[in-house]
Amino acid sequence: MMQAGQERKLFSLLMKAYGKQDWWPADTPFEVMVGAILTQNTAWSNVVKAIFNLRKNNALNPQAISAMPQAQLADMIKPSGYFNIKAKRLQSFCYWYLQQGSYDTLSKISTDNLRKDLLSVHGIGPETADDILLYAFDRPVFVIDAYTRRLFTRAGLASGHESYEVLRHQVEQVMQDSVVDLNEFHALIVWHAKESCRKKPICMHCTLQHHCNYAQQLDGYEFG
DNA sequence: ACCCAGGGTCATA
DNA sequence: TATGACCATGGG
Repeated sequence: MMQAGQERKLFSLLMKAYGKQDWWPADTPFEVMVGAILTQNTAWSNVVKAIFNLRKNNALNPQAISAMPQAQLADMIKPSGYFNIKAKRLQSFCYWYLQQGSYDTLSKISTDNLRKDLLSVHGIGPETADDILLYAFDRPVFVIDAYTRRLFTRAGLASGHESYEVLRHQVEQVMQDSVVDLNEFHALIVWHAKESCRKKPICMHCTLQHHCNYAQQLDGYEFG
């Protein structure tokens, strides 16, 4: 039987193991937004190359991205994969962003409404919206990704069939809507997954084909 | 040569 | 509601 607030134990365990992560790796809020779209189902190392190309071409701003021919934008972000789709998504997002006014304008919108607005943009789904809300606007939301589902399921914090919203609210409540904690928690989960991945299909609980040995130790230590 | 990465949309049942 | 196809580069 799972106890209430086990998420906090996992959080402190991860924090003890790895320390603060200081996410998101970006210089500006807008760079966070671009990175959130480009990293959809894509390794971050590839996103870095795409962002480098944008910066090199003075195109790391909403004006340049929305004004550029889509084919040219696609060529710049090619290393991040899905470049045709992501070029469309980036431009859709930048049209919306410029139409809203500015960062300051958006920062005055309530979190719930800003989330709805983001989700109305073509190519922005729940996870991308929450990345932007948490890491570009410092809003108290939690990001649910494949790593989180896998770890939570393995650690007994989730059944694996919860909807995105249910899981998100569950963590937000436990963490008492603390922006800094929600920020670190998601960052730690991602780091943990990358750091500990050993690509051996051993774990019975793992829904993917690879397995996280260190996670098993960590889970066993606290939850097993 | 295969697996999969810090997902989302769209069509189908 | 819930699957499946599709998008595409690059590292392990």
